[in-house]
Amino acid sequence: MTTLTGVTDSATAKGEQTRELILSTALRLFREQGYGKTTMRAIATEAGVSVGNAYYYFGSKEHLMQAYYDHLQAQHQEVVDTILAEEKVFTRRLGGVLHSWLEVARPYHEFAGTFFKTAAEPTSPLSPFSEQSKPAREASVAVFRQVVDGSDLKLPAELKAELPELLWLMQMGIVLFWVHDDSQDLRRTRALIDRSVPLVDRLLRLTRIPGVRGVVNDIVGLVRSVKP
Amino acid sequence: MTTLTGVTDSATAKGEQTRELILSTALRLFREQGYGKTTMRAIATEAGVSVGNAYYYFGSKEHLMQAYYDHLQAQHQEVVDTILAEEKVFTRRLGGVLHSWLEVARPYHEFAGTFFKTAAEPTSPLSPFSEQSKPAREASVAVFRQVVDGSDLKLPAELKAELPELLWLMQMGIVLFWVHDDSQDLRRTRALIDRSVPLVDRLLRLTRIPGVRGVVNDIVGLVRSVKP
DNA sequence: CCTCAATTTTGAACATGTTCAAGTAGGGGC
DNA sequence: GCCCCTACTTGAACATGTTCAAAATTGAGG
Repeated sequence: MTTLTGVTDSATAKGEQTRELILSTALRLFREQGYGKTTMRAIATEAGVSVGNAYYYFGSKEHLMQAYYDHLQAQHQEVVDTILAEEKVFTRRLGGVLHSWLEVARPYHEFAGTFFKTAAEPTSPLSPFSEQSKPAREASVAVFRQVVDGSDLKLPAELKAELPELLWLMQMGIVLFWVHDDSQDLRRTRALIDRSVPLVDRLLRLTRIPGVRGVVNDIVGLVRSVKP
Repeated sequence: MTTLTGVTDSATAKGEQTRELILSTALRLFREQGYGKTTMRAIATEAGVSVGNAYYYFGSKEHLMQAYYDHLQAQHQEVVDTILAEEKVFTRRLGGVLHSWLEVARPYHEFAGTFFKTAAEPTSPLSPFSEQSKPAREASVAVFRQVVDGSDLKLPAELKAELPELLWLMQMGIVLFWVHDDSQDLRRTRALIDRSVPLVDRLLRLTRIPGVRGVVNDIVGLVRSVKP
């Protein structure tokens, strides 16, 4: 563990280690028995620390969840980099990114509902719209900017600038669907992606039709006005 | 309180009364101090019953919330009936329905987040997608079927049949926005509605353009395949 | 090695949603 | 009038997230 400030390095090293221990224990228990059935006491015991100590590093049980989400996103980013390096066709890039998210998140599908539950609360720092999760959100949007920018897609600049945010919203919708999807092997979510992606592609091509252009501009304007 | 079965009438009358008492007390406290700060003990005490008794009528604190939601929806339905009786223009019907929902739900805006929190959980019976809330959901979709059917809108039958469900989804989106909206007097949500409604109208008119027709059919097909 | 302040750790105490075994009330059948 | 059954009511006990004052540890400076 190397940091920029050599002074605090060793000072934080111990704490950092404990933090990691608690976090990994929590994630394991979440996966093994679900979020609801995992108690803070169990996490602490299993990690060999006191309950209070867990709260020293994580303000709440939800914060442990947040940490998991960061972890998941980092993993996804890695996979995405590999995919996007090799593929230039827009639909395949988008489909690849969405499907790979499913892959990465699969082990957590069972208790993902709980994550969404907390995420939906506007006052929660975990809300994807909150100020605190802005970095995570922007990283997520950035993935879709990668998708768009490196692709063969030809679009008016205005739309192209707004598109990543729209695709992010699309993914939010897919995740919402995924959370509720209890079909075998997530077949339904996969089908949703496979049907949505070409649809998005066709929608984007429609913007060339003159009558459509105006509506698209309105949509872009609406999204833009709604953002801050 | 008159019921169809005279025999059980007086038998249930007492319980029904207690139930109402607990419910109204809970809603009042929710409004006065928010959902989170209202304890089951406080509800019970204020209603003059024991904690256990509250649980006899409502399986959980969330069920009290569910009851509130039903209440809100019934209120909205009333207002909607008035509006739709007088207005035939599609955009005004849709706008009226959406704005009146804001009006009805206003007193609960502060703690609505908590409702959404529980609603987002897929395993929760309160989830708008759950089997248990099917009646409530269908009632909600029915409102939008009213909006469409009684309007001056001219559409292909296929789209017209699917439209209420799509408008319901649109409202879900608006409610999600509303939950996170802390602007003065809900200005931002109002603006969202005022910009979205004409946009929807224009989108629907676009379906007359031949090149657009195919995409619309695909969208309808996607929505249909995703529903069950 | 000693001191001291900051960091880390502890576990008991607290708040609150929920459960449950036990009690009460009332009415129908005899 | 008594019994019994169902519906209802109770409050103490429980489970679990969270807090906090106090104790332990650490590392830098002397």
